[in-house]
Amino acid sequence: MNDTDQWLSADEQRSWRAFIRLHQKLVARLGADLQSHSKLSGADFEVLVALTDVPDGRVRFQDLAKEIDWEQSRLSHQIRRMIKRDLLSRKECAEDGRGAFVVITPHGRETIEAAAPKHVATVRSLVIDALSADEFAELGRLSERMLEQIDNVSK
Amino acid sequence: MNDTDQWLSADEQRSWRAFIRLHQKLVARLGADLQSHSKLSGADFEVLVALTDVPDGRVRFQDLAKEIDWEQSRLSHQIRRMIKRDLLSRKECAEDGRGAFVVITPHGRETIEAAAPKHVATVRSLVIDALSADEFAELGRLSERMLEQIDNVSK
DNA sequence: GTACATTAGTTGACACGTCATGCATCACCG
DNA sequence: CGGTGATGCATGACGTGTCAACTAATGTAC
Repeated sequence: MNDTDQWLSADEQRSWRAFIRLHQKLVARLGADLQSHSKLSGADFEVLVALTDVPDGRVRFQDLAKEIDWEQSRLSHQIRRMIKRDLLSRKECAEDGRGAFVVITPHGRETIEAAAPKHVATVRSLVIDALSADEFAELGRLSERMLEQIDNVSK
Repeated sequence: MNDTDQWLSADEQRSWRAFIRLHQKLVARLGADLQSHSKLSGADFEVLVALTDVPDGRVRFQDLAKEIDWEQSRLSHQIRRMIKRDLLSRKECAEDGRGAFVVITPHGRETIEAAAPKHVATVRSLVIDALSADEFAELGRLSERMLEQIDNVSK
Protein backbone atom coordinates (compact mmCIF):
# COMPACT_ATOMS: atom_id res chain seq x y z
CA MET A 1 0.00 0.00 0.00
CA ASN A 2 1.56 3.29 -1.05
CA ASP A 3 0.88 6.79 0.13
CA THR A 4 -1.85 7.52 -2.33
CA ASP A 5 -3.78 4.54 -1.08
CA GLN A 6 -3.22 5.16 2.54
CA TRP A 7 -3.67 8.91 2.75
CA LEU A 8 -5.43 11.61 0.91
CA SER A 9 -3.57 13.73 -1.61
CA ALA A 10 -3.10 17.40 -0.79
CA ASP A 11 -5.99 18.36 -3.05
CA GLU A 12 -8.23 15.66 -1.71
CA GLN A 13 -7.33 16.65 1.82
CA ARG A 14 -8.23 20.24 1.15
CA SER A 15 -11.57 19.42 -0.44
CA TRP A 16 -12.40 16.96 2.27
CA ARG A 17 -11.63 19.36 5.07
CA ALA A 18 -13.61 22.16 3.49
CA PHE A 19 -16.53 19.83 3.08
CA ILE A 20 -16.46 18.70 6.71
CA ARG A 21 -15.91 22.19 8.11
CA LEU A 22 -18.75 23.50 6.05
CA HIS A 23 -21.11 21.04 7.59
CA GLN A 24 -20.01 21.81 11.12
CA LYS A 25 -20.29 25.55 10.69
CA LEU A 26 -23.53 25.38 8.84
CA VAL A 27 -25.28 23.22 11.38
CA ALA A 28 -23.94 25.32 14.23
CA ARG A 29 -24.99 28.53 12.60
CA LEU A 30 -28.44 27.39 11.54
CA GLY A 31 -29.05 25.93 14.98
CA ALA A 32 -28.02 29.12 16.76
CA ASP A 33 -30.13 31.15 14.39
CA LEU A 34 -33.21 29.03 14.94
CA GLN A 35 -32.68 29.04 18.67
CA SER A 36 -32.42 32.79 18.91
CA HIS A 37 -35.51 33.47 16.81
CA SER A 38 -37.84 30.69 17.79
CA LYS A 39 -36.53 28.71 20.73
CA LEU A 40 -36.34 25.69 18.44
CA SER A 41 -33.34 23.46 17.86
CA GLY A 42 -32.54 22.06 14.47
CA ALA A 43 -33.90 18.75 15.66
CA ASP A 44 -37.16 20.33 16.79
CA PHE A 45 -37.48 22.01 13.44
CA GLU A 46 -36.96 18.84 11.48
CA VAL A 47 -39.58 16.96 13.48
CA LEU A 48 -42.11 19.76 13.23
CA VAL A 49 -41.63 20.17 9.50
CA ALA A 50 -42.22 16.48 8.97
CA LEU A 51 -45.42 16.73 10.98
CA THR A 52 -46.80 19.63 9.01
CA ASP A 53 -46.28 17.64 5.82
CA VAL A 54 -48.76 15.07 6.99
CA PRO A 55 -52.57 15.04 7.15
CA ASP A 56 -53.92 15.72 10.65
CA GLY A 57 -50.37 16.42 11.81
CA ARG A 58 -50.35 12.88 13.11
CA VAL A 59 -47.88 10.07 12.40
CA ARG A 60 -46.75 6.78 13.78
CA PHE A 61 -43.34 6.83 15.40
CA GLN A 62 -41.92 4.40 12.88
CA ASP A 63 -43.14 6.33 9.92
CA LEU A 64 -41.77 9.55 11.29
CA ALA A 65 -38.42 7.96 12.03
CA LYS A 66 -38.27 6.64 8.51
CA GLU A 67 -39.34 9.94 7.01
CA ILE A 68 -36.59 11.91 8.64
CA ASP A 69 -34.14 9.03 8.71
CA TRP A 70 -33.53 8.93 12.44
CA GLU A 71 -32.89 6.07 14.80
CA GLN A 72 -35.87 4.96 16.81
CA SER A 73 -34.34 5.78 20.13
CA ARG A 74 -33.18 9.21 19.10
CA LEU A 75 -36.70 10.02 18.01
CA SER A 76 -38.15 8.69 21.22
CA HIS A 77 -35.94 10.93 23.34
CA GLN A 78 -36.62 13.91 21.13
CA ILE A 79 -40.38 13.43 21.18
CA ARG A 80 -40.38 13.15 24.96
CA ARG A 81 -38.53 16.43 25.29
CA MET A 82 -40.83 18.13 22.83
CA ILE A 83 -43.93 16.89 24.61
CA LYS A 84 -42.68 18.53 27.79
CA ARG A 85 -42.57 21.81 25.90
CA ASP A 86 -46.07 21.37 24.50
CA LEU A 87 -44.90 21.19 20.90
CA LEU A 88 -46.19 17.66 20.43
CA SER A 89 -48.45 15.18 22.11
CA ARG A 90 -48.76 11.43 22.14
CA LYS A 91 -51.81 9.45 21.14
CA GLU A 92 -52.32 5.75 21.64
CA CYS A 93 -52.84 3.64 18.57
CA ALA A 94 -56.06 1.63 18.51
CA GLU A 95 -55.02 -0.80 15.76
CA ASP A 96 -51.71 -1.70 17.35
CA GLY A 97 -51.42 -1.74 21.11
CA ARG A 98 -47.67 -1.28 20.99
CA GLY A 99 -47.71 1.68 18.68
CA ALA A 100 -48.32 5.36 19.20
CA PHE A 101 -48.98 8.47 17.19
CA VAL A 102 -47.11 11.69 17.48
CA VAL A 103 -49.41 14.68 17.08
CA ILE A 104 -48.43 18.27 16.60
CA THR A 105 -50.11 20.60 19.10
CA PRO A 106 -51.58 24.00 18.20
CA HIS A 107 -48.65 25.60 19.95
CA GLY A 108 -46.29 23.42 17.93
CA ARG A 109 -47.95 24.48 14.71
CA GLU A 110 -47.82 28.16 15.58
CA THR A 111 -44.19 27.85 16.50
CA ILE A 112 -43.09 26.15 13.32
CA GLU A 113 -45.11 28.49 11.15
CA ALA A 114 -43.53 31.45 12.85
CA ALA A 115 -40.04 29.99 12.58
CA ALA A 116 -40.01 28.67 9.04
CA PRO A 117 -39.78 31.86 6.97
CA LYS A 118 -36.88 33.22 8.94
CA HIS A 119 -35.11 29.90 8.82
CA VAL A 120 -35.56 29.56 5.10
CA ALA A 121 -34.25 33.08 4.63
CA THR A 122 -31.16 32.15 6.60
CA VAL A 123 -30.60 29.04 4.53
CA ARG A 124 -30.89 31.20 1.42
CA SER A 125 -28.47 33.80 2.59
CA LEU A 126 -25.89 31.35 3.86
CA VAL A 127 -25.99 28.65 1.25
CA ILE A 128 -28.08 29.14 -1.81
CA ASP A 129 -27.02 32.71 -2.43
CA ALA A 130 -23.39 31.67 -2.24
CA LEU A 131 -23.84 29.61 -5.40
CA SER A 132 -25.47 29.96 -8.77
CA ALA A 133 -28.61 27.95 -9.41
CA ASP A 134 -26.62 25.52 -11.52
CA GLU A 135 -23.97 25.11 -8.90
CA PHE A 136 -26.54 24.49 -6.22
CA ALA A 137 -28.23 21.89 -8.39
CA GLU A 138 -24.86 20.28 -8.98
CA LEU A 139 -24.28 20.21 -5.25
CA GLY A 140 -27.60 18.41 -4.89
CA ARG A 141 -26.64 15.85 -7.52
CA LEU A 142 -23.27 15.15 -5.96
CA SER A 143 -24.91 14.79 -2.56
CA GLU A 144 -27.39 12.30 -3.90
CA ARG A 145 -24.63 10.27 -5.49
CA MET A 146 -22.70 10.12 -2.26
CA LEU A 147 -25.83 9.21 -0.33
CA GLU A 148 -26.40 6.27 -2.64
CA GLN A 149 -22.84 5.22 -2.19
CA ILE A 150 -23.15 5.29 1.58
CA ASP A 151 -26.30 3.21 1.46
CA ASN A 152 -24.68 0.75 -0.91
CA VAL A 153 -21.37 0.19 0.81
CA SER A 154 -22.25 -2.41 3.38
CA LYS A 155 -20.80 -2.03 6.80
CA MET B 1 -42.86 38.40 -0.07
CA ASN B 2 -43.87 35.70 -2.51
CA ASP B 3 -43.40 31.97 -2.35
CA THR B 4 -40.03 31.96 -3.99
CA ASP B 5 -38.72 34.28 -1.35
CA GLN B 6 -40.31 32.56 1.57
CA TRP B 7 -39.80 28.93 0.72
CA LEU B 8 -37.50 26.82 -1.31
CA SER B 9 -38.48 25.66 -4.76
CA ALA B 10 -39.00 21.94 -5.26
CA ASP B 11 -35.56 21.61 -6.81
CA GLU B 12 -33.89 23.65 -4.14
CA GLN B 13 -35.68 21.66 -1.48
CA ARG B 14 -34.47 18.43 -2.95
CA SER B 15 -30.87 19.56 -3.23
CA TRP B 16 -30.92 21.04 0.22
CA ARG B 17 -32.32 17.92 1.83
CA ALA B 18 -29.87 15.67 0.08
CA PHE B 19 -27.04 17.88 1.20
CA ILE B 20 -28.14 17.87 4.83
CA ARG B 21 -28.88 14.14 4.91
CA LEU B 22 -25.57 13.38 3.35
CA HIS B 23 -23.70 15.10 6.13
CA GLN B 24 -25.75 13.48 8.83
CA LYS B 25 -25.26 10.01 7.45
CA LEU B 26 -21.65 10.55 6.67
CA VAL B 27 -20.71 11.80 10.10
CA ALA B 28 -22.71 9.06 11.77
CA ARG B 29 -21.16 6.40 9.61
CA LEU B 30 -17.60 7.62 9.91
CA GLY B 31 -18.00 7.98 13.66
CA ALA B 32 -19.37 4.48 14.07
CA ASP B 33 -16.64 3.09 11.87
CA LEU B 34 -13.90 4.81 13.83
CA GLN B 35 -15.43 3.73 17.12
CA SER B 36 -15.65 0.09 16.16
CA HIS B 37 -12.11 -0.13 14.84
CA SER B 38 -10.21 2.11 17.17
CA LYS B 39 -12.32 3.24 20.10
CA LEU B 40 -11.98 6.78 18.87
CA SER B 41 -14.75 9.26 18.21
CA GLY B 42 -14.64 11.64 15.30
CA ALA B 43 -13.74 14.38 17.74
CA ASP B 44 -10.87 12.34 19.18
CA PHE B 45 -9.61 11.71 15.70
CA GLU B 46 -9.64 15.33 14.70
CA VAL B 47 -7.71 16.38 17.79
CA LEU B 48 -5.15 13.64 17.42
CA VAL B 49 -4.58 14.36 13.75
CA ALA B 50 -3.95 18.00 14.51
CA LEU B 51 -1.43 16.98 17.15
CA THR B 52 0.50 14.70 14.85
CA ASP B 53 0.85 17.57 12.38
CA VAL B 54 2.83 19.54 14.90
CA PRO B 55 6.48 19.29 16.07
CA ASP B 56 6.81 17.54 19.44
CA GLY B 57 3.09 16.74 19.33
CA ARG B 58 2.64 19.75 21.55
CA VAL B 59 0.40 22.79 21.06
CA ARG B 60 -1.15 25.60 23.00
CA PHE B 61 -4.88 25.28 23.58
CA GLN B 62 -5.62 28.43 21.60
CA ASP B 63 -3.60 27.36 18.62
CA LEU B 64 -5.21 23.97 18.56
CA ALA B 65 -8.67 25.47 18.81
CA LYS B 66 -7.90 27.77 15.92
CA GLU B 67 -6.35 25.00 13.87
CA ILE B 68 -9.42 22.80 14.04
CA ASP B 69 -11.87 25.68 14.29
CA TRP B 70 -13.47 24.71 17.58
CA GLU B 71 -14.80 26.79 20.41
CA GLN B 72 -12.45 27.04 23.32
CA SER B 73 -14.82 25.42 25.77
CA ARG B 74 -15.58 22.52 23.50
CA LEU B 75 -11.90 21.85 23.20
CA SER B 76 -11.40 22.10 26.92
CA HIS B 77 -14.06 19.48 27.61
CA GLN B 78 -12.73 17.22 24.90
CA ILE B 79 -9.15 17.45 26.10
CA ARG B 80 -10.21 16.62 29.64
CA ARG B 81 -12.00 13.50 28.45
CA MET B 82 -9.05 12.47 26.33
CA ILE B 83 -6.59 12.95 29.17
CA LYS B 84 -8.64 10.53 31.27
CA ARG B 85 -8.13 7.97 28.55
CA ASP B 86 -4.39 8.60 28.33
CA LEU B 87 -4.53 9.87 24.77
CA LEU B 88 -3.24 13.30 25.72
CA SER B 89 -1.60 15.04 28.61
CA ARG B 90 -1.42 18.61 29.82
CA LYS B 91 1.74 20.60 30.32
CA GLU B 92 2.05 23.95 32.03
CA CYS B 93 3.34 26.80 29.96
CA ALA B 94 6.42 28.49 31.38
CA GLU B 95 6.15 31.69 29.34
CA ASP B 96 2.51 32.31 30.16
CA GLY B 97 1.19 31.27 33.54
CA ARG B 98 -2.38 31.13 32.25
CA GLY B 99 -1.63 28.98 29.26
CA ALA B 100 -1.15 25.27 28.81
CA PHE B 101 0.11 22.85 26.24
CA VAL B 102 -1.70 19.80 25.03
CA VAL B 103 0.69 16.95 24.41
CA ILE B 104 -0.03 13.70 22.63
CA THR B 105 0.96 10.65 24.68
CA PRO B 106 2.70 7.59 23.26
CA HIS B 107 -0.57 5.72 23.59
CA GLY B 108 -2.32 8.53 21.75
CA ARG B 109 0.19 8.35 18.96
CA GLU B 110 -0.09 4.60 18.63
CA THR B 111 -3.84 4.84 18.57
CA ILE B 112 -4.07 7.46 15.87
CA GLU B 113 -1.46 5.74 13.74
CA ALA B 114 -3.36 2.52 13.98
CA ALA B 115 -6.68 4.19 13.23
CA ALA B 116 -5.78 6.51 10.38
CA PRO B 117 -5.32 4.09 7.48
CA LYS B 118 -8.61 2.37 8.09
CA HIS B 119 -10.39 5.66 8.49
CA VAL B 120 -8.94 7.09 5.33
CA ALA B 121 -9.94 3.95 3.47
CA THR B 122 -13.48 4.40 4.71
CA VAL B 123 -13.56 8.02 3.61
CA ARG B 124 -12.34 6.90 0.21
CA SER B 125 -14.88 4.19 -0.19
CA LEU B 126 -17.80 6.27 1.00
CA VAL B 127 -17.09 9.62 -0.55
CA ILE B 128 -14.21 9.98 -2.90
CA ASP B 129 -14.92 6.82 -4.84
CA ALA B 130 -18.49 7.93 -5.38
CA LEU B 131 -17.26 10.84 -7.47
CA SER B 132 -14.73 11.50 -10.19
CA ALA B 133 -11.64 13.45 -9.26
CA ASP B 134 -13.07 16.51 -10.98
CA GLU B 135 -16.37 16.21 -9.21
CA PHE B 136 -14.69 15.85 -5.88
CA ALA B 137 -12.57 18.91 -6.57
CA GLU B 138 -15.72 20.77 -7.55
CA LEU B 139 -17.31 19.73 -4.28
CA GLY B 140 -14.32 21.17 -2.49
CA ARG B 141 -14.62 24.46 -4.35
CA LEU B 142 -18.31 24.78 -3.65
CA SER B 143 -17.69 24.00 0.01
CA GLU B 144 -15.05 26.69 0.23
CA ARG B 145 -17.35 29.21 -1.36
CA MET B 146 -20.11 28.45 1.10
CA LEU B 147 -17.69 28.60 3.98
CA GLU B 148 -16.62 32.08 2.92
CA GLN B 149 -20.23 33.09 2.67
CA ILE B 150 -20.96 31.86 6.17
CA ASP B 151 -18.01 33.77 7.54
CA ASN B 152 -19.03 36.91 5.67
CA VAL B 153 -22.71 37.04 6.47
CA SER B 154 -22.73 38.74 9.83
CA LYS B 155 -25.01 37.38 12.43
C1' DG C 1 -53.95 -22.25 23.12
C1' DT C 2 -48.83 -22.28 24.26
C1' DA C 3 -44.31 -21.16 22.88
C1' DC C 4 -41.20 -18.39 20.46
C1' DA C 5 -39.59 -14.90 17.52
C1' DT C 6 -40.60 -10.13 15.87
C1' DT C 7 -41.91 -5.54 16.27
C1' DA C 8 -43.04 -0.87 18.67
C1' DG C 9 -41.51 1.97 21.65
C1' DT C 10 -38.99 3.23 26.29
C1' DT C 11 -35.31 3.93 29.25
C1' DG C 12 -30.62 4.55 31.58
C1' DA C 13 -25.94 5.38 31.09
C1' DC C 14 -22.73 7.89 29.04
C1' DA C 15 -20.26 10.84 25.41
C1' DC C 16 -20.70 15.22 23.12
C1' DG C 17 -21.41 20.45 22.35
C1' DT C 18 -23.07 25.08 23.85
C1' DC C 19 -23.76 28.70 26.84
C1' DA C 20 -22.82 31.39 30.70
C1' DT C 21 -19.87 32.02 34.38
C1' DG C 22 -15.66 31.92 37.16
C1' DC C 23 -10.95 32.71 37.93
C1' DA C 24 -6.31 33.21 37.51
C1' DT C 25 -2.69 35.69 35.00
C1' DC C 26 -1.05 39.11 31.91
C1' DA C 27 -0.63 43.84 29.63
C1' DC C 28 -0.95 48.44 29.91
C1' DC C 29 -1.62 52.96 31.68
C1' DG C 30 -1.34 56.29 35.20
C1' DC D 1 3.65 50.52 41.98
C1' DG D 2 -1.68 49.96 41.72
C1' DG D 3 -5.74 49.57 39.12
C1' DT D 4 -8.31 48.00 35.09
C1' DG D 5 -9.40 45.47 31.38
C1' DA D 6 -8.24 41.68 28.33
C1' DT D 7 -6.71 36.89 27.73
C1' DG D 8 -6.36 31.71 28.62
C1' DC D 9 -8.54 28.15 30.27
C1' DA D 10 -11.96 25.45 33.45
C1' DT D 11 -16.39 24.26 34.95
C1' DG D 12 -21.44 23.34 35.73
C1' DA D 13 -25.82 23.04 33.76
C1' DC D 14 -28.34 21.55 30.20
C1' DG D 15 -29.98 19.72 25.58
C1' DT D 16 -28.64 16.26 22.40
C1' DG D 17 -27.31 11.49 20.30
C1' DT D 18 -25.87 6.50 20.71
C1' DC D 19 -25.85 2.05 22.47
C1' DA D 20 -27.61 -1.69 24.90
C1' DA D 21 -31.04 -3.51 27.66
C1' DC D 22 -35.85 -3.67 28.65
C1' DT D 23 -41.22 -4.07 28.35
C1' DA D 24 -45.20 -5.12 26.12
C1' DA D 25 -48.01 -6.29 22.29
C1' DT D 26 -48.23 -8.83 17.90
C1' DG D 27 -47.59 -12.68 14.67
C1' DT D 28 -46.64 -17.47 13.69
C1' DA D 29 -46.29 -22.36 14.17
C1' DC D 30 -47.58 -26.32 16.17
